[in-house]
Formats: sequence, structure tokens, C-alpha cells
Amino acid sequence: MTEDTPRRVTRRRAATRAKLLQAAFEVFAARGFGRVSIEEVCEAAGFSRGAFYSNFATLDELFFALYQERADLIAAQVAEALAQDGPGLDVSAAVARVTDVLLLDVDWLLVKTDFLVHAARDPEVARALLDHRARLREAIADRLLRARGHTGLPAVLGDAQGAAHAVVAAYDGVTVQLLLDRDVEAARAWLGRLLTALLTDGSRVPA
Amino acid sequence: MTEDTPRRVTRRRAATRAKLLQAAFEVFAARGFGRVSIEEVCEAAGFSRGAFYSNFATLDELFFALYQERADLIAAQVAEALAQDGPGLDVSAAVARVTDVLLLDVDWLLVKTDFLVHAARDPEVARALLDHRARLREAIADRLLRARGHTGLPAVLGDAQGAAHAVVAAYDGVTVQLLLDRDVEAARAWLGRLLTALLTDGSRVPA
DNA sequence: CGTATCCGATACAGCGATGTATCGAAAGCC
DNA sequence: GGCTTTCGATACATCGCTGTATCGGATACG
Repeated sequence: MTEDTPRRVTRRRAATRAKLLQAAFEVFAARGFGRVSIEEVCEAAGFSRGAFYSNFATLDELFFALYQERADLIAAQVAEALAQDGPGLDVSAAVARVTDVLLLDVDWLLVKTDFLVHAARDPEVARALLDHRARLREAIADRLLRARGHTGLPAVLGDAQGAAHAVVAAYDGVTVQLLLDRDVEAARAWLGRLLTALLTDGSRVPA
Repeated sequence: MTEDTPRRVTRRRAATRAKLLQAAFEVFAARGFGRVSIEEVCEAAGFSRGAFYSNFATLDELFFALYQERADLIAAQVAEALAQDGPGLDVSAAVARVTDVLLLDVDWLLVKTDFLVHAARDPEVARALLDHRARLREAIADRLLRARGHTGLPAVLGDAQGAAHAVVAAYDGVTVQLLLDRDVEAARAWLGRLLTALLTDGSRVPA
């Protein structure tokens, strides 16, 4: 769909594209996608608008590329954090590591929420975001299945897929509060409590 | 802060202001705050820009007024739904009613999320939103305290305040998914399951 | 090292939105 | 009902951003 002519050269192009994406991330995080102009991104990247139009057709397209790039990166980090320990350990360790990855960068959360708002009004973009979320749930569900024997089995949420759904919902919910109060530590603590409440039997109180 | 001169007349003014707010709600829901111009709102309301500038100084100000109005309305509905039954009944009924109120109108969720994104970058607006959320949590916590004796006591989340915090997080988390898949029924079902999982002891499985 | 191709800077035309200043008309007040 | 005050429509000046077309310099390739 985007490959009409097989490009002959590349090198500068990749670098400027990367710089544009990086600059867009910064500007989007600081001012919000809705308030950012193409010129603003170009200026932050140290380029003129010619560079932009040579690499992207519209600001939406750049935003999409930016999200995809960063989201894939985060997904890889989460997968790594989930796979890090053996199949035997308790979920709490994995929860702690994943929490660290997911709530590390408030700027990313800002941009991600902008993207959510954007996707909510564009079915095609929404589909991409839903796919990404489905993959994330899949990874979580796999991890939960591996640990099911060793910890209190989830709850009334159904199977591992359902529990993964709940985990994502808790993450999203905590994110909202974090965006408002900017208290990363509190958010981490809350997410931890929510996840243990959701994933472990309510009767057992962790230290 | 907004009352510098004690206005002498009002009547038309109130009506046009209300029409502007209503039109803004529709346009914001359809296209997103970030993509809406003042002119667009005025056109949708059937007014010229003069009417707008006579009532608001900026689009941000209108957005703030719009949010405050609608949020107060929702808050009242939630409070009513919470107070509807006697102090004895199970939480599940109250949960169902509140869920109905909170997930009724997708357009409102769209606008509310736009407002979140907006507030996340403006400390003053963020404070207003945080205040509103705090009031909501308070109402929920009160209701939970009243029902505590009759249902399985919450969980590892701490006191009623903590449980209320968890309820709001679950609501926010479900909202995110709803904005993407637009499946209101699924969202209601999920919120119900999440809330029962969070608020009741995990050992008891509801029918 | 020469050449063909590509990339990004510059210039330009044009649009749409903003904010203000002014004016006619509606609404309150007596 | 006349008078005054207010409200919203109209007109205007302006600005910023967009998108395109063109051109010079950089880059790959033989």
C-alpha cells in the first residue's frame, strides 16, 4: 500500500526519518497531538518542511508510524520482562517487573493516550491499536498460564484470557490517574495492589 | 475570577450559551477537541462567531465549562444511583445501576477522554479533574461503607477509600477498551465482572 | 571520479481560522 | 411604549499553516 516504487537509495533518509519521529515524540508529549503543527515538528527536528513531505504524507501518518515504532518496542520489553524468570516463580515478581516497564515513561503515556483519542475516531487506526492490545494480552495470558499452578488461581474472571483482560484494564485505569497527578511511584504501588487483588485469591493477604 | 462586571441582563444569553455548549459537545464527540475550530462550533450551533466571543474567551474555556456542566450532571446521577436502595442491599445491584449510568453514553466518554488528554498538560485543568474524581471516589467510598457489613469485605485494597480508588480505576480501564471497540454491552459486562472481583471476596463465585 | 538519482531546502500561492471593531436589533426596565 | 443596555451579526485585517513546485547539493553506483 505504501510501496509503489522500489526506492533506490536510502541512508540520509533513514536518519532524517528517525530524527523526525524523535522530534515528533517530544513535541507531541509536550503539547499534545492536537496542538502540534507539521512545522513545529520540523523545527524541533532541525529540518524544513520539505523533509517532512518527503517522508510522510500527513501528520496522522507520522503519528501512526511513531506509535507503531514505540509500541513494538514496549511490547518487546514487556515480553522480555515476562519471560525473564523460570516457569515456577510467583506472579508478584513478574508483576513488579512489568509494572516497571509499563509505567516508566510518562511522556510515552501521554503520547499513547493521545493516540487512543485519535484511534477512537478512526476505525482503521482503532483496529491497529486493538491488535496491539490483543498481542499484549496474549503475552500476559501465556505467562499467567505458566504460573497458574504455583499461585492462587485467578478469580471469578474466567480463564487466563479473561485475567489478562483484567490486567490490561487495571493498567489503563492506573494510567489515567497517573496522567493527572504525575505521581509515578503511587501509580506503581497502585498497579501492584490492583494486580495482586485481581490475580490472587482475595483471601490471602500478601506481606 | 470570571465575574468582573455584574451583568445587568440575561436571557437570550443563557439560551445561546447553552446552545453553544450543546453544539460543542456534539462536534467534540464527532471530531475530537483537537480538530475542532471555533467556527465549527458556531456553525453547528447556528450562530456567528460574534456570539462565541461574547460568551467565551477561548475554546479551552468553553471546553472547561462543557466538562464541568456534564460532569456535575453525571456525578448527580451516580449519587442518585448509589443512594437508591436501602443501606442493607448487596453491592451487586448498586454496581449494576452505576454501571448503567457510567457507560451509557459513548459520546460523553469520548469527550471526557479528550478532556483528560487536555488536562494532562494543564495543571490547573488537571486539578479540576482530580477534584471531580475525588468527589466521585468519596461517594463510592460512602456507599461501600454502608454495605460493608452485608457483603464480603473488599479485599487487600485497604479501606473503603482504597476500594473506591480501585473502582474508579476499573471504570477507567474498561472505558479505554470501550472507546476502541465501541461495544457497550461487553464493556458493561466487563465492568461488572471486574467490580465484583475487586469488591467481593474472591472465594465466593456469584451466579 | 563521473554521473544519475535522490533528498531536503526554498519560494510561492492560497486557504482557513483568529480576534477585533463596529453596528443594528433584541431585551430588560421604568 | 420609550429609553438604555446588551447581545450577536457582519466586515475586516492578519497570521500561521498547508501543500506544491522547483532547484541545488548530497549520495550511491559503476
